[in-house]
Amino acid sequence: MTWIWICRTRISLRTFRMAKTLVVLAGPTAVGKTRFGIALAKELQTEIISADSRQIYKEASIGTAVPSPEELRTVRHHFIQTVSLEENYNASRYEQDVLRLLEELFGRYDLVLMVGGSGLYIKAVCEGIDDLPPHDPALRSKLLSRYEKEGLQSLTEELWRLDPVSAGRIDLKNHMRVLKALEVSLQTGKPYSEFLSGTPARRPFNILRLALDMERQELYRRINERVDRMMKDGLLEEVKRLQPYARTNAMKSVGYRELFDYLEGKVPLEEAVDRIRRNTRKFARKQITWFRKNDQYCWFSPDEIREAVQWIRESSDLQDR
RNA sequence: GGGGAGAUACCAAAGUGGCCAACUGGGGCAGACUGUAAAUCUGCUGUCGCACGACUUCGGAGGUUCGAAUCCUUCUCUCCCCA
Repeated sequence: MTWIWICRTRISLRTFRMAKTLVVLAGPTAVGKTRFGIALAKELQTEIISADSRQIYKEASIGTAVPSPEELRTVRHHFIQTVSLEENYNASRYEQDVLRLLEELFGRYDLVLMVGGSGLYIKAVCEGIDDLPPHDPALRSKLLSRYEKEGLQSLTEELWRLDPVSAGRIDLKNHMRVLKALEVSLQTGKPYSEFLSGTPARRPFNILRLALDMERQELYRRINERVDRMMKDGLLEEVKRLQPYARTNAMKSVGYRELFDYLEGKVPLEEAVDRIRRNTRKFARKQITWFRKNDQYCWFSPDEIREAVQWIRESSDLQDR
Protein backbone atom coordinates (compact mmCIF):
# COMPACT_ATOMS: atom_id res chain seq x y z
CA MET A 1 0.00 0.00 0.00
CA THR A 2 2.98 2.28 -0.46
CA TRP A 3 1.40 3.87 -3.48
CA ILE A 4 -1.33 5.32 -1.33
CA TRP A 5 1.20 6.94 0.95
CA ILE A 6 3.21 8.44 -1.80
CA CYS A 7 0.07 9.88 -3.29
CA ARG A 8 -1.28 11.20 0.00
CA THR A 9 1.90 12.88 1.03
CA ARG A 10 2.33 14.64 -2.24
CA ILE A 11 -1.14 16.07 -2.33
CA SER A 12 -1.58 16.89 1.31
CA LEU A 13 1.58 18.95 1.24
CA ARG A 14 -0.11 21.23 -1.20
CA THR A 15 -1.88 24.19 0.28
CA PHE A 16 -5.21 25.16 -1.15
CA ARG A 17 -6.13 28.78 -0.71
CA MET A 18 -9.36 28.88 -2.61
CA ALA A 19 -12.49 28.96 -0.60
CA LYS A 20 -14.72 26.64 -2.58
CA THR A 21 -13.86 23.05 -3.15
CA LEU A 22 -15.47 20.28 -5.12
CA VAL A 23 -14.53 16.96 -3.59
CA VAL A 24 -14.78 14.13 -6.07
CA LEU A 25 -15.23 10.59 -4.84
CA ALA A 26 -14.75 8.02 -7.60
CA GLY A 27 -14.08 4.31 -7.87
CA PRO A 28 -15.33 1.10 -9.45
CA THR A 29 -18.87 -0.14 -9.17
CA ALA A 30 -19.77 -2.01 -5.98
CA VAL A 31 -16.72 -0.78 -4.10
CA GLY A 32 -18.90 1.09 -1.61
CA LYS A 33 -18.96 4.66 -2.90
CA THR A 34 -22.53 5.34 -1.81
CA ARG A 35 -21.95 4.43 1.81
CA PHE A 36 -18.58 6.15 1.91
CA GLY A 37 -19.95 9.25 0.23
CA ILE A 38 -22.83 9.56 2.65
CA ALA A 39 -20.48 9.23 5.58
CA LEU A 40 -18.26 11.92 4.13
CA ALA A 41 -21.17 14.23 3.39
CA LYS A 42 -22.46 13.88 6.91
CA GLU A 43 -19.07 14.52 8.36
CA LEU A 44 -18.44 17.52 6.12
CA GLN A 45 -22.05 18.69 6.38
CA THR A 46 -22.69 19.07 2.71
CA GLU A 47 -24.71 17.63 -0.17
CA ILE A 48 -23.94 15.04 -2.80
CA ILE A 49 -23.88 15.43 -6.55
CA SER A 50 -24.20 12.04 -8.16
CA ALA A 51 -21.81 11.47 -11.06
CA ASP A 52 -23.47 8.38 -12.39
CA SER A 53 -24.61 8.20 -15.98
CA ARG A 54 -27.21 5.53 -15.18
CA GLN A 55 -28.59 6.46 -11.79
CA ILE A 56 -29.68 9.69 -13.38
CA TYR A 57 -32.56 7.94 -15.16
CA LYS A 58 -35.95 8.11 -13.53
CA GLU A 59 -37.34 4.81 -14.72
CA ALA A 60 -34.59 2.54 -13.41
CA SER A 61 -33.53 1.86 -9.87
CA ILE A 62 -32.66 -1.75 -9.08
CA GLY A 63 -30.21 -2.37 -11.90
CA THR A 64 -28.56 1.00 -11.50
CA ALA A 65 -28.16 0.52 -7.75
CA VAL A 66 -29.44 3.94 -6.79
CA PRO A 67 -29.08 4.80 -3.10
CA SER A 68 -31.94 3.57 -0.93
CA PRO A 69 -34.73 5.93 0.17
CA GLU A 70 -33.23 5.95 3.66
CA GLU A 71 -29.83 6.89 2.29
CA LEU A 72 -31.39 9.60 0.18
CA ARG A 73 -33.11 10.94 3.26
CA THR A 74 -29.88 11.14 5.22
CA VAL A 75 -28.05 13.39 2.79
CA ARG A 76 -29.44 15.49 -0.01
CA HIS A 77 -28.54 14.00 -3.40
CA HIS A 78 -28.65 15.62 -6.81
CA PHE A 79 -28.95 14.00 -10.23
CA ILE A 80 -30.45 10.79 -8.93
CA GLN A 81 -33.34 9.71 -11.14
CA THR A 82 -33.95 13.13 -12.60
CA VAL A 83 -34.11 12.58 -16.36
CA SER A 84 -36.13 10.23 -18.51
CA LEU A 85 -34.76 7.34 -20.50
CA GLU A 86 -36.30 8.94 -23.54
CA GLU A 87 -34.13 12.00 -23.20
CA ASN A 88 -30.82 12.19 -24.92
CA TYR A 89 -28.66 12.90 -21.94
CA ASN A 90 -24.88 13.11 -22.18
CA ALA A 91 -21.71 14.31 -20.54
CA SER A 92 -21.99 17.80 -21.95
CA ARG A 93 -25.47 18.34 -20.57
CA TYR A 94 -24.32 16.94 -17.29
CA GLU A 95 -21.44 19.41 -17.20
CA GLN A 96 -23.77 22.35 -17.70
CA ASP A 97 -26.35 21.10 -15.23
CA VAL A 98 -23.72 20.50 -12.57
CA LEU A 99 -22.00 23.84 -13.05
CA ARG A 100 -25.32 25.60 -12.70
CA LEU A 101 -26.12 23.69 -9.53
CA LEU A 102 -22.65 24.23 -8.10
CA GLU A 103 -23.08 27.96 -8.33
CA GLU A 104 -26.04 27.62 -6.05
CA LEU A 105 -24.50 25.07 -3.71
CA PHE A 106 -21.29 27.01 -3.25
CA GLY A 107 -23.45 29.84 -2.00
CA ARG A 108 -24.28 27.62 0.95
CA TYR A 109 -21.29 25.33 1.29
CA ASP A 110 -17.55 25.72 1.07
CA LEU A 111 -17.30 22.13 0.13
CA VAL A 112 -19.48 20.03 -2.13
CA LEU A 113 -19.16 16.32 -2.69
CA MET A 114 -19.45 14.64 -6.06
CA VAL A 115 -19.82 10.86 -5.93
CA GLY A 116 -19.89 8.47 -8.84
CA GLY A 117 -18.17 6.12 -11.21
CA SER A 118 -18.79 7.73 -14.58
CA GLY A 119 -15.34 8.90 -15.54
CA LEU A 120 -16.32 10.96 -18.52
CA TYR A 121 -19.03 12.79 -16.59
CA ILE A 122 -16.57 13.66 -13.85
CA LYS A 123 -14.06 14.76 -16.42
CA ALA A 124 -16.63 16.97 -18.10
CA VAL A 125 -17.26 18.77 -14.84
CA CYS A 126 -13.65 19.05 -13.76
CA GLU A 127 -11.95 19.75 -17.05
CA GLY A 128 -14.78 20.75 -19.33
CA ILE A 129 -16.02 19.32 -22.55
CA ASP A 130 -16.01 21.36 -25.74
CA ASP A 131 -19.24 22.60 -27.23
CA LEU A 132 -20.52 20.74 -30.22
CA PRO A 133 -23.50 21.45 -32.42
CA PRO A 134 -26.70 19.67 -31.35
CA HIS A 135 -26.74 15.99 -32.09
CA ASP A 136 -28.48 15.09 -35.34
CA PRO A 137 -30.16 11.69 -34.94
CA ALA A 138 -31.19 11.46 -38.58
CA LEU A 139 -27.64 11.95 -39.80
CA ARG A 140 -26.38 9.52 -37.21
CA SER A 141 -28.74 6.76 -38.26
CA LYS A 142 -27.86 7.39 -41.89
CA LEU A 143 -24.18 6.98 -41.09
CA LEU A 144 -24.91 3.97 -38.95
CA SER A 145 -26.66 2.12 -41.71
CA ARG A 146 -23.86 3.06 -44.05
CA TYR A 147 -21.42 1.58 -41.55
CA GLU A 148 -23.44 -1.62 -41.49
CA LYS A 149 -23.65 -1.84 -45.26
CA GLU A 150 -20.27 -0.58 -46.41
CA GLY A 151 -18.15 -1.26 -43.38
CA LEU A 152 -15.80 0.85 -41.35
CA GLN A 153 -13.30 1.32 -44.16
CA SER A 154 -15.66 3.47 -46.18
CA LEU A 155 -16.24 5.77 -43.21
CA THR A 156 -12.60 6.15 -42.28
CA GLU A 157 -11.73 6.99 -45.87
CA GLU A 158 -14.25 9.78 -45.86
CA LEU A 159 -13.01 11.00 -42.51
CA TRP A 160 -9.49 11.22 -43.91
CA ARG A 161 -10.87 13.49 -46.60
CA LEU A 162 -13.06 15.68 -44.38
CA ASP A 163 -10.97 15.81 -41.23
CA PRO A 164 -7.45 14.42 -41.54
CA VAL A 165 -6.55 15.78 -38.12
CA SER A 166 -9.20 13.69 -36.42
CA ALA A 167 -8.46 10.73 -38.63
CA GLY A 168 -4.88 10.86 -37.45
CA ARG A 169 -5.87 11.16 -33.81
CA ILE A 170 -8.89 8.95 -33.42
CA ASP A 171 -8.88 5.21 -32.92
CA LEU A 172 -9.93 4.27 -36.45
CA LYS A 173 -10.87 0.77 -35.40
CA ASN A 174 -13.52 2.17 -33.11
CA HIS A 175 -16.58 2.83 -35.22
CA MET A 176 -18.17 4.97 -32.47
CA ARG A 177 -15.35 7.46 -32.64
CA VAL A 178 -15.26 7.51 -36.41
CA LEU A 179 -19.02 7.91 -36.59
CA LYS A 180 -18.98 10.83 -34.18
CA ALA A 181 -16.19 12.69 -35.95
CA LEU A 182 -17.78 12.12 -39.31
CA GLU A 183 -21.20 13.11 -38.08
CA VAL A 184 -19.99 16.46 -36.76
CA SER A 185 -17.87 17.17 -39.79
CA LEU A 186 -20.71 16.44 -42.19
CA GLN A 187 -23.28 18.26 -40.15
CA THR A 188 -21.32 21.48 -39.78
CA GLY A 189 -19.13 21.44 -42.83
CA LYS A 190 -16.22 22.01 -40.47
CA PRO A 191 -13.75 19.37 -39.34
CA TYR A 192 -14.66 17.80 -36.01
CA SER A 193 -11.17 18.52 -34.74
CA GLU A 194 -11.81 22.26 -34.95
CA PHE A 195 -14.39 21.98 -32.22
CA LEU A 196 -11.90 20.55 -29.78
CA SER A 197 -9.90 23.09 -27.85
CA GLY A 198 -7.58 20.58 -26.25
CA THR A 199 -7.17 22.70 -23.14
CA PRO A 200 -8.84 21.96 -19.81
CA ALA A 201 -11.45 24.46 -18.70
CA ARG A 202 -10.75 26.79 -15.78
CA ARG A 203 -13.08 26.40 -12.87
CA PRO A 204 -13.84 29.01 -10.20
CA PHE A 205 -13.47 26.35 -7.54
CA ASN A 206 -10.86 23.99 -6.32
CA ILE A 207 -11.04 20.26 -7.02
CA LEU A 208 -9.97 17.48 -4.72
CA ARG A 209 -10.10 13.94 -5.97
CA LEU A 210 -10.25 10.74 -4.06
CA ALA A 211 -10.95 7.24 -5.26
CA LEU A 212 -11.85 3.97 -3.63
CA ASP A 213 -10.40 0.60 -4.41
CA MET A 214 -10.04 -2.74 -2.73
CA GLU A 215 -8.46 -6.10 -3.35
CA ARG A 216 -9.69 -7.41 -6.67
CA GLN A 217 -10.93 -10.70 -5.30
CA GLU A 218 -12.99 -8.95 -2.67
CA LEU A 219 -14.41 -6.53 -5.19
CA TYR A 220 -15.49 -9.43 -7.40
CA ARG A 221 -17.09 -11.11 -4.42
CA ARG A 222 -19.07 -7.97 -3.70
CA ILE A 223 -20.11 -7.70 -7.33
CA ASN A 224 -21.48 -11.26 -7.34
CA GLU A 225 -23.27 -10.58 -4.11
CA ARG A 226 -24.79 -7.42 -5.47
CA VAL A 227 -26.03 -9.11 -8.63
CA ASP A 228 -27.70 -11.80 -6.55
CA ARG A 229 -29.33 -9.16 -4.40
CA MET A 230 -30.57 -7.25 -7.43
CA MET A 231 -32.22 -10.41 -8.74
CA LYS A 232 -33.86 -11.01 -5.37
CA ASP A 233 -35.01 -7.41 -5.29
CA GLY A 234 -36.80 -7.85 -8.58
CA LEU A 235 -34.41 -6.80 -11.31
CA LEU A 236 -36.15 -9.08 -13.77
CA GLU A 237 -39.48 -7.36 -13.13
CA GLU A 238 -37.84 -3.97 -13.56
CA VAL A 239 -36.35 -5.05 -16.85
CA LYS A 240 -39.68 -6.40 -18.06
CA ARG A 241 -41.27 -3.10 -17.19
CA LEU A 242 -38.55 -1.24 -19.10
CA GLN A 243 -38.79 -3.38 -22.20
CA PRO A 244 -40.38 -0.52 -24.18
CA TYR A 245 -37.11 1.36 -23.69
CA ALA A 246 -34.92 -1.57 -24.65
CA ARG A 247 -33.40 0.28 -27.56
CA THR A 248 -32.40 3.43 -25.68
CA ASN A 249 -28.78 4.13 -24.89
CA ALA A 250 -29.11 3.70 -21.18
CA MET A 251 -30.70 0.29 -21.53
CA LYS A 252 -27.57 -1.06 -23.12
CA SER A 253 -26.15 -1.12 -19.62
CA VAL A 254 -24.92 -4.12 -17.76
CA GLY A 255 -27.82 -5.82 -16.03
CA TYR A 256 -30.38 -4.73 -18.56
CA ARG A 257 -29.09 -5.90 -21.93
CA GLU A 258 -28.39 -9.37 -20.60
CA LEU A 259 -31.91 -9.71 -19.24
CA PHE A 260 -33.42 -8.35 -22.43
CA ASP A 261 -31.59 -11.16 -24.17
CA TYR A 262 -33.17 -13.61 -21.77
CA LEU A 263 -36.63 -12.13 -22.29
CA GLU A 264 -36.17 -12.43 -26.02
CA GLY A 265 -35.31 -16.07 -25.57
CA LYS A 266 -31.70 -15.74 -26.66
CA VAL A 267 -30.16 -17.15 -23.48
CA PRO A 268 -31.37 -19.08 -20.43
CA LEU A 269 -31.86 -17.04 -17.28
CA GLU A 270 -28.95 -18.51 -15.36
CA GLU A 271 -26.62 -17.75 -18.26
CA ALA A 272 -27.92 -14.19 -18.47
CA VAL A 273 -27.33 -13.59 -14.78
CA ASP A 274 -23.88 -15.07 -15.09
CA ARG A 275 -23.13 -12.64 -17.89
CA ILE A 276 -24.26 -9.78 -15.71
CA ARG A 277 -21.69 -10.83 -13.14
CA ARG A 278 -18.89 -11.04 -15.70
CA ASN A 279 -19.80 -7.83 -17.47
CA THR A 280 -19.98 -6.00 -14.17
CA ARG A 281 -16.46 -7.21 -13.38
CA LYS A 282 -15.26 -5.92 -16.73
CA PHE A 283 -16.98 -2.64 -16.15
CA ALA A 284 -15.32 -2.28 -12.76
CA ARG A 285 -11.90 -2.96 -14.32
CA LYS A 286 -12.47 -0.30 -16.93
CA GLN A 287 -13.43 2.20 -14.29
CA ILE A 288 -10.28 1.45 -12.34
CA THR A 289 -8.20 1.91 -15.47
CA TRP A 290 -9.85 5.23 -16.17
CA PHE A 291 -9.30 6.67 -12.70
CA ARG A 292 -5.83 5.19 -12.38
CA LYS A 293 -4.53 7.11 -15.36
CA ASN A 294 -5.34 10.37 -13.61
CA ASP A 295 -2.62 10.80 -11.04
CA GLN A 296 -4.54 13.46 -9.15
CA TYR A 297 -6.59 10.81 -7.43
CA CYS A 298 -5.70 9.93 -3.90
CA TRP A 299 -6.71 6.34 -3.24
CA PHE A 300 -8.38 5.05 -0.12
CA SER A 301 -9.76 1.75 0.98
CA PRO A 302 -13.52 1.77 1.74
CA ASP A 303 -12.93 1.46 5.47
CA GLU A 304 -10.74 4.55 5.67
CA ILE A 305 -13.48 7.08 6.12
CA ARG A 306 -11.72 8.83 8.99
CA GLU A 307 -8.52 9.06 7.03
CA ALA A 308 -10.35 10.45 4.05
CA VAL A 309 -12.11 13.09 6.10
CA GLN A 310 -8.83 14.13 7.62
CA TRP A 311 -7.16 14.23 4.24
CA ILE A 312 -9.95 16.36 2.82
CA ARG A 313 -9.79 18.78 5.75
CA GLU A 314 -6.06 19.16 5.50
CA SER A 315 -6.02 19.45 1.77
CA SER A 316 -8.84 21.91 1.47
CA ASP A 317 -7.41 24.02 4.21
CA LEU A 318 -10.68 23.91 6.10
CA GLN A 319 -8.93 23.72 9.42
CA ASP A 320 -7.83 27.29 9.09
CA ARG A 321 -11.33 28.51 9.03
C1' G B 1 -20.44 -58.39 -18.67
C1' G B 2 -20.42 -56.77 -24.20
C1' G B 3 -19.91 -52.69 -27.86
C1' G B 4 -18.67 -47.65 -29.05
C1' A B 5 -16.68 -42.58 -28.18
C1' G B 6 -13.27 -39.60 -25.78
C1' A B 7 -9.18 -37.51 -22.48
C1' U B 8 -5.56 -30.78 -25.54
C1' A B 9 -3.31 -24.85 -21.81
C1' C B 10 -7.97 -21.47 -16.23
C1' C B 11 -12.75 -23.18 -19.06
C1' A B 12 -14.91 -24.56 -23.79
C1' A B 13 -13.00 -26.19 -28.28
C1' A B 14 -9.87 -26.94 -33.11
C1' G B 15 -5.62 -29.53 -34.62
C1' U B 16 -4.94 -35.86 -36.23
C1' G B 17 3.41 -37.00 -38.32
C1' G B 18 7.15 -31.53 -39.39
C1' C B 19 4.16 -24.84 -41.24
C1' C B 20 2.16 -26.27 -33.13
C1' A B 21 3.80 -23.13 -27.54
C1' A B 22 -0.56 -25.22 -30.29
C1' C B 23 -6.75 -21.92 -34.51
C1' U B 24 -10.95 -19.84 -32.14
C1' G B 25 -14.30 -18.29 -28.23
C1' G B 26 -14.89 -17.37 -23.06
C1' G B 27 -12.45 -15.96 -18.71
C1' G B 28 -8.32 -13.21 -16.73
C1' C B 29 -4.73 -9.12 -17.00
C1' A B 30 -3.31 -4.48 -19.09
C1' G B 31 -4.60 -0.27 -21.92
C1' A B 32 -7.30 3.73 -25.18
C1' C B 33 -11.27 6.99 -24.93
C1' U B 34 -14.19 15.17 -25.49
C1' G B 35 -21.63 13.62 -26.58
C1' U B 36 -24.20 5.87 -26.74
C1' A B 37 -19.03 6.31 -21.75
C1' A B 38 -22.46 0.63 -17.39
C1' A B 39 -21.17 2.40 -24.46
C1' U B 40 -17.20 1.48 -28.00
C1' C B 41 -12.23 -0.05 -29.20
C1' U B 42 -6.98 -2.24 -28.59
C1' G B 43 -2.95 -5.47 -26.74
C1' C B 44 -1.25 -9.63 -23.86
C1' U B 45 -2.41 -14.40 -21.76
C1' G B 46 2.90 -22.15 -20.82
C1' U B 47 7.62 -20.78 -17.98
C1' C B 48 12.16 -17.92 -17.88
C1' G B 49 14.62 -13.72 -19.99
C1' C B 50 9.81 -10.82 -21.51
C1' A B 51 13.50 -8.06 -28.22
C1' C B 52 16.17 -12.14 -30.33
C1' G B 53 16.11 -16.60 -27.64
C1' A B 54 16.06 -20.74 -24.14
C1' C B 55 13.25 -24.42 -21.59
C1' U B 56 8.94 -27.59 -20.27
C1' U B 57 3.64 -28.92 -22.51
C1' C B 58 -1.51 -31.70 -25.45
C1' G B 59 -4.49 -38.05 -19.27
C1' G B 60 0.10 -41.70 -17.24
C1' A B 61 4.08 -45.00 -18.85
C1' G B 62 6.65 -47.16 -22.77
C1' G B 63 7.59 -47.62 -28.21
C1' U B 64 8.00 -46.40 -33.77
C1' U B 65 10.31 -42.14 -36.45
C1' C B 66 15.46 -37.72 -38.47
C1' G B 67 10.92 -35.58 -36.19
C1' A B 68 4.58 -36.94 -32.58
C1' A B 69 -0.61 -33.40 -29.52
C1' U B 70 -1.02 -36.28 -34.04
C1' C B 71 1.07 -43.52 -35.35
C1' C B 72 1.62 -48.31 -32.08
C1' U B 73 1.36 -50.91 -27.09
C1' U B 74 -0.33 -50.65 -22.33
C1' C B 75 -2.43 -48.43 -17.96
C1' U B 76 -5.90 -44.89 -15.62
C1' C B 77 -10.25 -42.09 -15.99
C1' U B 78 -14.89 -40.08 -18.39
C1' C B 79 -19.20 -40.51 -21.43
C1' C B 80 -22.83 -43.21 -24.54
C1' C B 81 -25.37 -47.74 -26.14
C1' C B 82 -26.66 -52.99 -25.30
C1' A B 83 -27.13 -56.46 -21.37
